[in-house]
Amino acid sequence: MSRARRILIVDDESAIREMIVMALELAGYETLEAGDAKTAHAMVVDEQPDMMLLDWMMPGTSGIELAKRLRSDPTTKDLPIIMLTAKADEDNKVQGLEAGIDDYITKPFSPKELIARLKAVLRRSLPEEDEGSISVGGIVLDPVSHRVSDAAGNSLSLGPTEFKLLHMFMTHQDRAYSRGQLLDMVWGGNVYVEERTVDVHIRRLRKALGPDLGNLIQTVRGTGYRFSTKL
Amino acid sequence: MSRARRILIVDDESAIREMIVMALELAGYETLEAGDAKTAHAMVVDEQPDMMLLDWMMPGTSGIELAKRLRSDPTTKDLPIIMLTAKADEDNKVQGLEAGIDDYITKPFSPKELIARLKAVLRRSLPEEDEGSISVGGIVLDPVSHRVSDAAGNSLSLGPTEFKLLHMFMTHQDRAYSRGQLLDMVWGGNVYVEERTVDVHIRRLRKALGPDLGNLIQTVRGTGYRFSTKL
DNA sequence: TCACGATTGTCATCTTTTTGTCATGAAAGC
DNA sequence: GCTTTCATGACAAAAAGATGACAATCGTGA
Repeated sequence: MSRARRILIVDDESAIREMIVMALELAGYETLEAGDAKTAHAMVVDEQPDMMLLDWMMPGTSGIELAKRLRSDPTTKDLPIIMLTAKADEDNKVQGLEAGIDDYITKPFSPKELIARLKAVLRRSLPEEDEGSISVGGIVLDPVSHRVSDAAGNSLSLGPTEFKLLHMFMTHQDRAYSRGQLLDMVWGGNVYVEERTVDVHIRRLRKALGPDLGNLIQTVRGTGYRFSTKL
Repeated sequence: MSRARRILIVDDESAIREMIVMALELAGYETLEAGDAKTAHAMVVDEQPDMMLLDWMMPGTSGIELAKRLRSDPTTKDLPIIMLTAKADEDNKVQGLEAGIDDYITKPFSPKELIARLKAVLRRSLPEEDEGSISVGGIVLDPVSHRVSDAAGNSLSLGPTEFKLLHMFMTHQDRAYSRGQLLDMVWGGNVYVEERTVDVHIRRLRKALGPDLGNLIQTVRGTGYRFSTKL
């Protein structure tokens, strides 16, 4: 196992922090706490946590403001952030997207949900640490440069979603996933998208890969899809 | 596909229940209804639904109270619960955390959102059969990649039903099953299918396995079929 | 800020598989 | 030699995917 992840919890209400701390430590994470944006910022720099749970509404510098600042600094811009919002608010969501928030959790939330999303976000962001490009069955995907090319070196062009989908597949080979699972893993847990939409993206990905490489993405009837070099 | 999930809807307002029932049945779920906590509790025990949609505010025993009770009983503690709340309330939040609710939906909500969350919760809570691959008498079946191959590694192609049938057989060897039992175990208990249909699928499975491996599936005259390496 | 091309999520439609039933031909039991 | 019980091949309906088209968004650069 890898070392325990350190999570920074930023909320002005200490009661809420306590609650979250308890839940996270129970789940095997290490925690850090900050009651205001300034302290939080300092902690991010000093302690370099693996991710941050950030309350939206805080006295002084708001959560969204802090997020923007962190994003603008190259040193801290890759820190995954999950926002804690009091309610699903469209405007905030838009702002959050602009600030590059990784996920939202609407209060009230259950510890289970929190852990689940946290894991999902960490899973999606950690791969950035292993800079090495992945190469499978004639496809070379480089997470760092965000490029994909075939064995001959020809660069392939795919949209953001297709890239994420392929990346997910290449790091989870020989395993059948349902459309729902793919939505969770690629789209993220808080978006409500039609399951059939997955089909369309699979098609786009296959198309982009070409008739040859496209075969690596296999349809598993009645179940979903699978990425494999076999067969 | 797997059998339909049974959802228990608990709300004191029958109008709301009707609405939810309609939405869920349209989405292919089976529904159960209860108008109060007591009835709901009995239903959970008797009918063993796959998940529960629980209204927060109810006369008598409140939803949150019911949730706590269910959580405290080992028999029912794993039942996924989605809370229906009229609004995000601070006190409720704390209580909800303690009760280990799986998700919340704030009224009013769209059927689409309801279905999406429901699916997500079911997906996360249902025991994913992530067993290792099973290997018997020269057949290798891997539930994870959803593949079947022979001893030489040649992958065999079978349809969803044949896959499930074989999986069932490989995990229950040396035992004769009647057509009715097979229908229950593979097709699911609530579908009306002619018993003779089993014969056809047995034949398809034997055919897919080839003349050699096909012998593992033996006919037990007057009774049904059996999977065995012996004889 | 506006316009234009790229990206996305949905649909409606077209294909391909899979399924459930039959009718009929073999086997087995008596 | 009959009667049951299975095995098979053929089909048509149903289900699950693959595709092409489209409108709504997003992102970017002018």
